[in-house]
Amino acid sequence: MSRKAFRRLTLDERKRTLLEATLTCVAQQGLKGATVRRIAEEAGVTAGLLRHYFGSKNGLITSAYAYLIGQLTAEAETRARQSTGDANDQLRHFLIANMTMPNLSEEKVSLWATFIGRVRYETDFADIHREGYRDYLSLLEGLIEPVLAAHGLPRSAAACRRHAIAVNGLIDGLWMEGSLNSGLYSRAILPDLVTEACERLLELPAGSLSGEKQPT
Amino acid sequence: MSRKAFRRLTLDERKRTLLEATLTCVAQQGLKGATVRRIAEEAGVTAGLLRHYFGSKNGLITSAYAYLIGQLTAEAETRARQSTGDANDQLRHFLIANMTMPNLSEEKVSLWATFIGRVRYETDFADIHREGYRDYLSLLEGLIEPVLAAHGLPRSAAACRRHAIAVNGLIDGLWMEGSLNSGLYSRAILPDLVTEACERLLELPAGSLSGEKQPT
DNA sequence: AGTGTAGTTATACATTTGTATAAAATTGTG
DNA sequence: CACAATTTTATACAAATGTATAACTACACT
Repeated sequence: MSRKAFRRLTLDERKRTLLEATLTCVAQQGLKGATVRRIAEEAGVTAGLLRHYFGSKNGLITSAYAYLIGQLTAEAETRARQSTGDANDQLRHFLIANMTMPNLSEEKVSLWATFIGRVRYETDFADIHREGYRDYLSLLEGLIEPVLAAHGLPRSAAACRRHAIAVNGLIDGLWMEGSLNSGLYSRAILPDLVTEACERLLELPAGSLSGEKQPT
Repeated sequence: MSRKAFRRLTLDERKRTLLEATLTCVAQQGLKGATVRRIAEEAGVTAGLLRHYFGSKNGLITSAYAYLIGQLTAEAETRARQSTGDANDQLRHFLIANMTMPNLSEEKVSLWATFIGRVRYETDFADIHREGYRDYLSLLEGLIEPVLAAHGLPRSAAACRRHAIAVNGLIDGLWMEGSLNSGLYSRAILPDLVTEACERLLELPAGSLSGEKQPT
């Protein structure tokens, strides 16, 4: 009996492989199904490697959570910045990024919820959550402020913050229910729904965000 | 060595005891910490009873999820109906019920998130989620419609539905982030924030929901 | 008070899990 | 091509977990 043949990977490659295998497993069967053995199998390695790279299973899971949050925020931020348009356009793309794939996915929301469930009683998770939320809120605030400016609306720091909190709530809630997709409505309505709702939250003229700025 | 003394309870009493012990355990350490032994200890019984009443651990966890959702919706509905005021007042109380204790609690959100994480891959959980979401949405729709009517706003079935989806998203998102309370802002701002945001979402005159209708 | 019933306890058991450690194989370097 | 470094595998092990089942006991009813 010979040993299993293997290939060495760089530290970053290997870590990413393991993190993605972890997320795959958690998404499929929750934390309960994410055993070191199953994750290792998913990654095509043996169980010992997980400890080698992440110290313990907990270390791996924690890193996977941070990895996921990073992905979600980066995707939304990238889509906003990719937009070459004005402030309205950037905010619109940010909103839509959260209401379409890849962010709007049952898998992503399941992962996110599973991890959120641990924020309360595990310090590591609480730290990652707090930091991720803070980053996301700042990002959103930074997108909202120039939109208010463009429409000549009040834009004190306090006002921007309140708006960001509300809009973030709207995004989170729609993202969640939309991703889980209870079948009560089609996901396809979400991009328009969120932009229109955001216009009203910020008291922008109708069509500022949802208008036909990008004809077919 | 004598056996442990015990008291017989009615079926409903015992079930409720076990369900609440389950939620307590899940809230404290997540599903991982909610072992049959720990739950039994929390409930002051021995492990065998759980299977006796719920068939299996999975049956118990599933029932606990349904129990939680029922609690959350019932609390909000009760607070809305308790309000003796007009339609605006009822909607306001509904909103506020979700932004104050007992619904706005880290424990409740943690439980909810933990369970939501299983909706994707477990049929039982998906069913409970879908049904709970549908009920909640109908409830909200039923509160929104008369408010729109009172203000002479369009209130087609489609419009009410869209508004309910958006407002529900807002509530869910704020409820979550507010309960987890990252320390970025005080929970105390949420009742006003949600009512004002809802006014704008529904395009009501400012103060319709948040106004000083109930002087000290 | 006696008696049956089913609510409740107590114990056993196979399986799974995370961790630890030693052995082996891959790869870059001289 | 040999050697060293360290990535990766393979095996062992104690602890914990869900389930199954038999024994006991509280309580209602006669």
